[in-house]
Amino acid sequence: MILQSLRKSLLDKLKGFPRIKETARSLGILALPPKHILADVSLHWPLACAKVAGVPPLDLAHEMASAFRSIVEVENAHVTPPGFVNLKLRDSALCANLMAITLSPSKYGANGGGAKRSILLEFVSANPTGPLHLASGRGATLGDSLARILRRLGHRVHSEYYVNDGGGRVELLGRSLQARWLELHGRPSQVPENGYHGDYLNDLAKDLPAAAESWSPEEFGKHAMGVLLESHKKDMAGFGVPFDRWFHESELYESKAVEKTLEDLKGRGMVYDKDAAVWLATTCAAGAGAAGAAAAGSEDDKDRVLVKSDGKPTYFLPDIAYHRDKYGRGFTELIDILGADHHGYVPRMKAAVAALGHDPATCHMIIHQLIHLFRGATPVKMSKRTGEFVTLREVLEEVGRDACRFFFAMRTADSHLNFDLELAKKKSSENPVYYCQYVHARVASIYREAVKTGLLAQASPPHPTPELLQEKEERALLIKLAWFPEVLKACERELSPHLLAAYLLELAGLFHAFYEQHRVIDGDNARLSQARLCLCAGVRDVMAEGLGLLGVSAPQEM
RNA sequence: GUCCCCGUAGCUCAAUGGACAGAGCUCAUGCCUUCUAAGCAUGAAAUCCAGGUUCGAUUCCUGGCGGGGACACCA
Repeated sequence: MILQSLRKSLLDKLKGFPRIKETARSLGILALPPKHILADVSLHWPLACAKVAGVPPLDLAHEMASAFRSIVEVENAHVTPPGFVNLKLRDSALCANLMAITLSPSKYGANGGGAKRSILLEFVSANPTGPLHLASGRGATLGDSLARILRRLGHRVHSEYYVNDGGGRVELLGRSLQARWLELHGRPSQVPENGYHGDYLNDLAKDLPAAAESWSPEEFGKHAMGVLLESHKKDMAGFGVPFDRWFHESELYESKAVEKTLEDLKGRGMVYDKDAAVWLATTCAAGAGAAGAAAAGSEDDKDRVLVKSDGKPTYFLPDIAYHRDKYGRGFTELIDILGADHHGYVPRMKAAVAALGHDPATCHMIIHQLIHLFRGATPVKMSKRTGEFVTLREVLEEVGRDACRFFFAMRTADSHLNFDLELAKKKSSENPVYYCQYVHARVASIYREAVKTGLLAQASPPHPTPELLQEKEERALLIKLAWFPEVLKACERELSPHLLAAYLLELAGLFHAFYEQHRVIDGDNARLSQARLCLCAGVRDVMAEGLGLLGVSAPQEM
């Protein structure tokens, strides 16, 4: 955690600089220097602060640099025009950091003193009306990796999958299945036009018991949902994505939470009647009779129906009840991970959260963009109506969990990603996950060799002599390892695991370069060998921890 | 028509408002009698257009152009 203590020391030194502290929002940000600069940590603080301080950036840089030189971790601080301060860290500090990693890898990067957040993270939440498709894999990857990272940073994170098992879907699904079942038994029937047309219903129909003869459409629907929900659970387990709870919409009806939510909103004056329906005032210019207006910054473009004119609630009311329930359980922040087709849902739900009296800023909505599927250069058309789509399970079976998760984790949620089935199936070096895993396997191999040659007694850890690590490839690795906790914090700030994936690739590149250049096990130099084994252990541990946070395995051999 | 996302190397993607824009794949040329060549080294190759804010813009703002998606008393 060398960079954390360095940051603290740097900021302490700035106390002697009037008018800077509160003005520069960049203060505290440490950066990697560009390639042509020989330094470990780069600061652009003087550039950012020069104006408010009323001092030319270069002068300010010199002042800061001289103040920073007395910091214990800092070997040297030099100024580069137009106003950067570049720090070189002491080898002893980097080595101490390495020792800390190998001593307890699982604690490295954990947030010691920071404020703890209490977060309910909801993701995937696909309707149990069909198999999970590939896009759900993206939401699952983002959500699960984020949960793991936030937990490691010390936050309380509870993960949930919301199951839409209420509303009119059950019966529609039931009528669709019933039609398939009748067809199967030679009786003419037609799947409803707006029903579910996928082949999976044929498979379901084949397995129905004889008693289905007397089933109502709703019974068909409940049966189908039960089977499909089990398949979702199986897929998520196979993808390495556990949930703390599968929250059923039906629970909200059973506990009367839906009614209570409506009463709550009515009591707050956020609801009005129009055209025989009940509406929620989600706009600032609230409709007739609504006393309250949604909080600023959370308004929708139109009001939304909560209870239809036929007396049945829309999907929206139980959704609000669900979010109310989350807050009611004591979580102070909600994160929802949603597909791109739900972007219109964001202002609506934020307005609802505000209508319930919560700060909409505590409800984070992450929208991930669609996946475009290809077979080679040919786009794969996916249509819900015809039921033609690629399932998550299909891709998992062909590509494997590790490659699939790493591939999804590498992208920001905002990117529209192209997924080439042909390429993903190749399982060759074209997939970057192997590049990272290979590091882990290589270190494991080195350790096997070290034991075999007697350099390392099986039971005893390597004797640490890391001050011998003076080669530039070694130093680069020490620095890279020091950045791991910073990367995790960046993932928290961005609510995205993709920075971690990028970091692991960079770490892997540095290790492979080191490996080619320097032999770890040298019979003529036991002390250096021990030191390098220690470095390898640090790389192995951080790689294993990082891959673990992404839900990717770290193999002993490949 | 309104709203959301994207536009960076031949391809797939990175880059908290900072320095000479990074990877991987592809292509070219080298490197295995020594800890795994799923690797390394060297080279070729990019910010859609036009304005604006800024000491500084791939990043922020406005307007184009191009691509994808959403706009129900469906969920």
